[in-house]
Amino acid sequence: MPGFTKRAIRNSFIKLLNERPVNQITIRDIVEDCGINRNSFYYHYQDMPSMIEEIVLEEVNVIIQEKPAIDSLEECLDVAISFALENRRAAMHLYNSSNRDVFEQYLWRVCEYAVSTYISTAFAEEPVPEEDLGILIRMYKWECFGAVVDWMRAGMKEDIQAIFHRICQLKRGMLEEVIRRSASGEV
Amino acid sequence: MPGFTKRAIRNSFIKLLNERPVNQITIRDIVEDCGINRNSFYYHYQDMPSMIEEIVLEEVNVIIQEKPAIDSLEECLDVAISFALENRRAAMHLYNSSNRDVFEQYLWRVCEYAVSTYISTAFAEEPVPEEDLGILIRMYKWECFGAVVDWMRAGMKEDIQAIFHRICQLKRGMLEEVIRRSASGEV
DNA sequence: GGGGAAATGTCTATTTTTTTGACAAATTAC
DNA sequence: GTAATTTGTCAAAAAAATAGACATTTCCCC
Repeated sequence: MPGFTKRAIRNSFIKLLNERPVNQITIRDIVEDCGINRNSFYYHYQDMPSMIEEIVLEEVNVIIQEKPAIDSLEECLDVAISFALENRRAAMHLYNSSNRDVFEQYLWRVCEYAVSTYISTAFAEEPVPEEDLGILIRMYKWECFGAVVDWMRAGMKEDIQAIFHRICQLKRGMLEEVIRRSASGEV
Repeated sequence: MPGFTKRAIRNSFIKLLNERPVNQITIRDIVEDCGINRNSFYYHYQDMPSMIEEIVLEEVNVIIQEKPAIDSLEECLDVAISFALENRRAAMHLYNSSNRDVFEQYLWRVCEYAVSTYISTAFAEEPVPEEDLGILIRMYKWECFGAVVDWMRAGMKEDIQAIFHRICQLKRGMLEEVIRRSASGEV
């Protein structure tokens, strides 16, 4: 069962990605960094691009497993951005490369998961119509995703946590409005 | 070349040793913690006791590789105690078990290495007679070793760093005395 | 733009490592 | 004192890692 070697490759890659851009990292570099045979790389991954895709998208599962429940709006955004926050440089190097699409794919999935999980549990007790729930989820997903993309585009210089906090305050007001309206039977 | 599985066993053991005493850790616990087959344990280690011995004494080599040169008295003591400081609970659990001898064996080797390295480089330029050097090394080894053992026996509650600092101050005075005497030709 | 070095992708064969499942003996718990 | 757990050992099979070679591509430098 041990995927130790594969994990070592993963760690080495992320480590190197924190040091320099993707196009300056060779398979040799990775293999030498974790002290394995070059062929062992090809045993686990097809090539560099598919390794990147697998590693990045795998992150979604890791995050989901670690966060089976999401209790607050803040957590939604925190979850969406956790990888980027932990590996700032790596995220930046990924985003500013030909792998941007993979990164956004990852981000999108995390946002989707986080928002759906949060909304469906948060409104489990509330008498909110199905259609409104769907609309809420769609809105949230885009807002989460967009907030992070904006932040990446701006070079991750802004205080993303502060922005999150403000977003959450605004959203809370909206939520209460939704509940209030559905409770009073308005359409 | 990857010793990933063996390393995983090592990490799991130290992790568990930080949680509870040795006699409450089974091979099963270790194997399950790092998600490998039980037989893989026996592939790498004979049994629990010899695993402990190997892991603990291996630490000496790790320390030596990380510290090829030792530049100060403080460093001697720091090196001697580095493992215990990083894994306080584990060290305590080891010391208060039937594996105390292994722990002391480890400690002794580290002290021996640290002191010898330090003394031989520190006095490379000084005109100190060979015999004095040998005596100094022997004295230091015991003082290093003893300081740590005393600390362990007292439950690691004292501020070991402060004690080290004081020891180093005292020793520095002695060193100057040795150099002064040998320089003036006294016996 | 050409030549050389380095990196890639692919292969086959071999070795090492890990797993599976089973067993008797020892230990622990109740 | 017996039942359950853990231990140590084994042989066979599967999986993972290494070695070495090769053609191809990419990259760099002149």
